[in-house]
Amino acid sequence: MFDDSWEPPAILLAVDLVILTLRDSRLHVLLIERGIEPHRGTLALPGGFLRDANEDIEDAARRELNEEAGLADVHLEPLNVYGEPGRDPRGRVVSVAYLAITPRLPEPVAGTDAVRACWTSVEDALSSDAELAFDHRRIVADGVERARTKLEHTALATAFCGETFTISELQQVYEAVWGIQLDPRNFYRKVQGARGFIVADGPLRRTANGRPARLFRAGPDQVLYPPMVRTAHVAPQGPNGSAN
Amino acid sequence: MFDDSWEPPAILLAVDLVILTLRDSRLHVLLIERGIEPHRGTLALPGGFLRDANEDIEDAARRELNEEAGLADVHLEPLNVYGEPGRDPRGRVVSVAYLAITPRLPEPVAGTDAVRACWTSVEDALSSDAELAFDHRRIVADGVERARTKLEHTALATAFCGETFTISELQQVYEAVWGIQLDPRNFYRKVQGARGFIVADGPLRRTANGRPARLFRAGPDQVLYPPMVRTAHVAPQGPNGSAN
DNA sequence: TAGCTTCTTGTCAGTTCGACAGGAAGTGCT
DNA sequence: AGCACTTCCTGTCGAACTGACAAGAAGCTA
Repeated sequence: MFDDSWEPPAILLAVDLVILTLRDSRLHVLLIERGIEPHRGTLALPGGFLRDANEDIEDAARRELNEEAGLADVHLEPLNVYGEPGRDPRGRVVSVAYLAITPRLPEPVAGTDAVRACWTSVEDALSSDAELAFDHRRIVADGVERARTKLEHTALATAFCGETFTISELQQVYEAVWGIQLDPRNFYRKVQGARGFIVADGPLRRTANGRPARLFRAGPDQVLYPPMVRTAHVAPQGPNGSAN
Repeated sequence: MFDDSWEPPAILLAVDLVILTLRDSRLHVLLIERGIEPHRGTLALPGGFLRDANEDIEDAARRELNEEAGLADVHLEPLNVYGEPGRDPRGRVVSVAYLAITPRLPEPVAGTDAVRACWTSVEDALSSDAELAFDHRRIVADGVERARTKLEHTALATAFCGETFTISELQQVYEAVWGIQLDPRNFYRKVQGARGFIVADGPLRRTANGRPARLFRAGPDQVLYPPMVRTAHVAPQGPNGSAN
């Protein structure tokens, strides 16, 4: 495999976080303004290096989640690895990106360590005039794409909601992440028909305007059957190429 | 983020390959018998360290694919990262696992560098009495699970076939990976109904026994619509808990 | 009580799905 | 050739599901 004199190269390991949430019925990602030099002043994903050689990678991700965003107990899953040789001027940095999903939060993220943390709509973050540090633009795009497809066949949507939620709140998640509009009546049927997706949570109620809605909580199953198929069902506005 | 005197820890980066193929109508994974010390003599996934600090991770994966399995031009996609602190006695080794899919090959893999490379049925590799080095058992399980779910909504199945294939060959892929049996007539309808999945490749023919089959090749689309939903449709043998 | 809002239950026609029958097109044997 | 056998492929039928839409239920405000 390799001769005895050869030593494998050492690299630096970082974690980056794509933290998604819903604000104002639109999908947002948390970005911070970098306070240190490579790309100082530009927007980037929260993240950082492994603290020491014994820290577990997912633990590091949760630590950064807490330090930089003040978050705990959120859905967290590995997204991908980004290790292209030239991506970081400090050396060979390999970054493990995680996807985190959180319910809508009280406000602009408290207790953060970073210079400035702000929720940015995904649309803005990915628009061509926004500048993101390193290859973070691609990481954001990958994270959003992951969320989009996982919504179809897993119960990931519930991670965007609080512990209990109404069906129309859940519908807003699908509409925001997919960028389309759905019929509330058919959505009801579908969501309730997927076994183990959501379970009723007491006949409680809520909201202030119309008829009170029933509350649900996440069900036991993660994989949805039948899946929530996303038919090209474009919103009221103009043509919107149903690209692959 | 961190004070100036602090230095991020260096780690060793490896790649591991879960190479799947179909042999004898069953899903197989390529394992090698380790020739060097940590876990010498036990079965493990092909893989190795990054060659130098400038090698791209995916390039390293393709290099190992070639060196250890004699393969090139196969489907290759990132699977996950495995970096738990105690997983390798040599130090802090973080391994990037890739999932590779290849059509059935001429024979037991030629030109390999490893002591012994052998195709093992996934069933055997994951059975409790098989011993795999490091955390490779879990990596194999993750790879198989990834293949199973990607078969549902992507054209991944075509990666198991040669450049051209018949519909029943494609069906065998689904049956082997999912471990269930499907009705050929309904499978036809479904596969042909998924736009962009497969396209006819001349009215050619093949096989030696029954009526010649039409040949197809992979179509332009990777995402399947409608998806190939996997209904619990158990094979002729006994009860088989439809677990999640 | 009327009017507004939002939630929830239905209905209906078109489509898809799973189970199954039967014809089409090769090979090999007598 | 004729027949048995194999595999491929096209159809059919009732059940289940889907998307479009109507109408009732249940709260608030005026």
